Amino acid sequence: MAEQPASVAVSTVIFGIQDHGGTAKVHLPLVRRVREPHLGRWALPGGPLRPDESLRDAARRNLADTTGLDAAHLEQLYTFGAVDRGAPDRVVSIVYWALVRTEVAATTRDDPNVAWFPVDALPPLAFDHEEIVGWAVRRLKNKLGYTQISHALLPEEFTLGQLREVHEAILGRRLDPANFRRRAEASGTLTPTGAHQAGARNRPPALYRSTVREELLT
Amino acid sequence: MAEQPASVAVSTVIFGIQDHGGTAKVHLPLVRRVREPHLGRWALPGGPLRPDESLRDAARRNLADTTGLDAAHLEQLYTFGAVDRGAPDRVVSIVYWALVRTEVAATTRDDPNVAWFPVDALPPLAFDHEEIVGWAVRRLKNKLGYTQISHALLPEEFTLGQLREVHEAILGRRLDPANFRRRAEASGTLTPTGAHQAGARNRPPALYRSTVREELLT
DNA sequence: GCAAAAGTGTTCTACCTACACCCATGC
DNA sequence: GCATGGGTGTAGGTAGAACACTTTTGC
Repeated sequence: MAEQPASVAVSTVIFGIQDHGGTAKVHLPLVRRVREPHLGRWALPGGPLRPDESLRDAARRNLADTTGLDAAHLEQLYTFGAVDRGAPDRVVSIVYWALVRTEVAATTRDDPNVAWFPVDALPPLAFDHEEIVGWAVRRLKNKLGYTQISHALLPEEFTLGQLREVHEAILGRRLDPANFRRRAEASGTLTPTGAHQAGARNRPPALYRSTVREELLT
Repeated sequence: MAEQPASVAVSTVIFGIQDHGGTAKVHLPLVRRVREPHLGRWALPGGPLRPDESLRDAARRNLADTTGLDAAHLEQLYTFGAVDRGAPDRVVSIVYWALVRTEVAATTRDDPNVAWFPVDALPPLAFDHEEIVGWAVRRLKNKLGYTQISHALLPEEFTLGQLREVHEAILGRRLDPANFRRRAEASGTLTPTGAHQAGARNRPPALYRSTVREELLT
């Protein structure tokens, strides 16, 4: 291994749905920096690439390390490598983005230096991480339109209302429930479990299970 | 700069249209390796990232270095960083893809270690470059559907017939000329120059100029 | 005239949008 | 009963696919 002009890091933008005053909102976990530069600022989970791990494994690792979570979807986003990205040495960051299920997101382990923020109200971030989050959000919105990626943000079983709420949270606008239902059913990726979710003061909605295979979400 | 577990390289998949037995075909330039490993094999143009250049500049540079060409479109493709990619040391490759205009592609400078090949008849490639070309081709096909990226493969002025040939070459199937014309015109990114291309033994087609701005092709 | 590609018109279908309306539950 | 979301039906608009047909050139 020779002396290099740049070091390699892997960071991950993690999305999860959380309740925020009665409505579902897209959130992401950030890590407070405990070292210079940008000490005390919030940053994306990440760190140097290890010699024996693939890029994807590195992303999964810093996801697990910082949040204790497992990803329902994990995919490379983009590589950021401008000459000056705010660190003293040159760093090339391969950024991944991940989706975690709400049931899982609720189990994040307690760490004062890790916190979830709504994407539309982030604190100032370290380095160029605001730009990176912007890319990730755009990608998420796009992919929502031509894949069933949204299923990865929900528990194993969910109602079409919940699925629609996820879409509304990501797109930032209300969707017609009737049309949304038809599109979802027509995708052929949902199986009704037969069960219904009781408890609410309305007609109990049917529960569905996703049959999308992760490999087909490219 | 510290000792690193991986070195950083930038490679570029360059696409151009060339005539191949009367019909337009997608071609790409390869470089014959003059060093081990994979000595003598064909490979994508690429090389180590320099400390003072951005990733994009590196891609543009190895495009110019190997072919003398200028890109009409240049965009990051993907980053390949598996632990063993066929080189003795670990290399993380940030791969770009580029489109060059046919008029420009014709001026490639003479170098016995550089040659253009049709994408559907490539020689065996070094490292994991076959997989990389596969990614690039898929991206090209996809982007054809929702952007005006194909304009970047043609000269400044072109006929709708030529544009259609480019699409047919990329998609590998014939397209209905009538429907293609309507779609192209409806895109609002073509201005007729007023001139027509004479010489063929048919009705002389109108010449168009693209008004797409490179920034909008994301 | 004939071949060949340019260019126009028409029809069919699929899908999306908007919106009216009924259904089943908790209170 | 009434409010609330679940779920169905239906009509209009738009875009693409298929294909018939006219136009303009070179030979």
